[in-house]
Amino acid sequence: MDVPRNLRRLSSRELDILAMLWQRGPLTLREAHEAFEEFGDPVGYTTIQTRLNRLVKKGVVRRTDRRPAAYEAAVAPSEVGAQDLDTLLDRVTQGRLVPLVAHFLTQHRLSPDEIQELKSLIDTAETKWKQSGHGPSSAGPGPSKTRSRGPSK
Amino acid sequence: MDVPRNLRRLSSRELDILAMLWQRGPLTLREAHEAFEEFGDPVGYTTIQTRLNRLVKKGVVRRTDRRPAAYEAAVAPSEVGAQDLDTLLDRVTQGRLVPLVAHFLTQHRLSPDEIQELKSLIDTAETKWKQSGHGPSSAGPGPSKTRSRGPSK
DNA sequence: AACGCCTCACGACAATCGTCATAAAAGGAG
DNA sequence: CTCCTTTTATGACGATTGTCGTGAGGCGTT
Repeated sequence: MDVPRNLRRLSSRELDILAMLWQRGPLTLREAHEAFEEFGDPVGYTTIQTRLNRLVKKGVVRRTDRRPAAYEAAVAPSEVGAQDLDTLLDRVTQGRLVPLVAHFLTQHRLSPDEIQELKSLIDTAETKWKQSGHGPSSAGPGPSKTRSRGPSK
Repeated sequence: MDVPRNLRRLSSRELDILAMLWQRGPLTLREAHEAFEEFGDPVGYTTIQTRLNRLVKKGVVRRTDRRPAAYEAAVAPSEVGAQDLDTLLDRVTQGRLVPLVAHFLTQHRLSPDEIQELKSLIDTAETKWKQSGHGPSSAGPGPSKTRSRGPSK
């Protein structure tokens, strides 16, 4: 992977485009422009072009040589998103997961499938915890600081 | 709350400051400058001043009249953060919670307390689901689209 | 070759961001 | 009141964002 080690900051609008590429896969400029109509605020053709170009310049999107060039995401959501998510989590909930989940649940509904997955995810985490040599101290006092220090940058 | 209805976009650096105010509470400019030393990348005094001022102008931070004026967050983390979090969730995981939690767990560890809270949160969600007149369709095919359309803007 | 129609490269532009330096204003020590 | 320190207000300046308009470059038709 020759993706920029520390990927530069992506702006909100640029992220909109990238998100679309993640979902729709490779698109030509024209396709991207049309697809974006029903994906974000419609915007001029060349505007999409510029955003796409800047994204390419930043190395997070790749462009083919084919004539009607196709643009394709060069980084996975987890590479960009995870980092941003961490940053935001850090800043907003001081790195704690619970408040986020709680918030999420006030706005969305989980499908039975998701509930299942979540449960098993948690069970796994719990098991791991016990294994790694800790006695299950029922009620620890401190509100569990998972904070990692430093607003990422 | 007379907070700007649709709060303007806050930049990353501005958010750093706001995050600090959420944690440390009201601070004078000087205090903020010092506190920021161990909170983010140290930066010039007037830089903090400018960030703080712009934050005030945007209405997300309030400044007292007292002589050494104190700056204080005027919006709750949930007001700013939740929205950003939603946007990011939407873009990166297509609005699904599970991938986020999974990712989180690869990097952090949950305390027993958190595990408990999480479990009860999920149980509640599960209960709610059943109540609202749905028969638990064990294995739905579609990967639960919770998407809300439109990258928030 | 000549003519159009796409596709793409450039460059323009205002707004915002990120960092500061400096000047003006307020307070307090003598 | 006068001088020194702390607090504020302004203004600068380059970089980035967000949106486009134009104009050059290819290519399929006639």
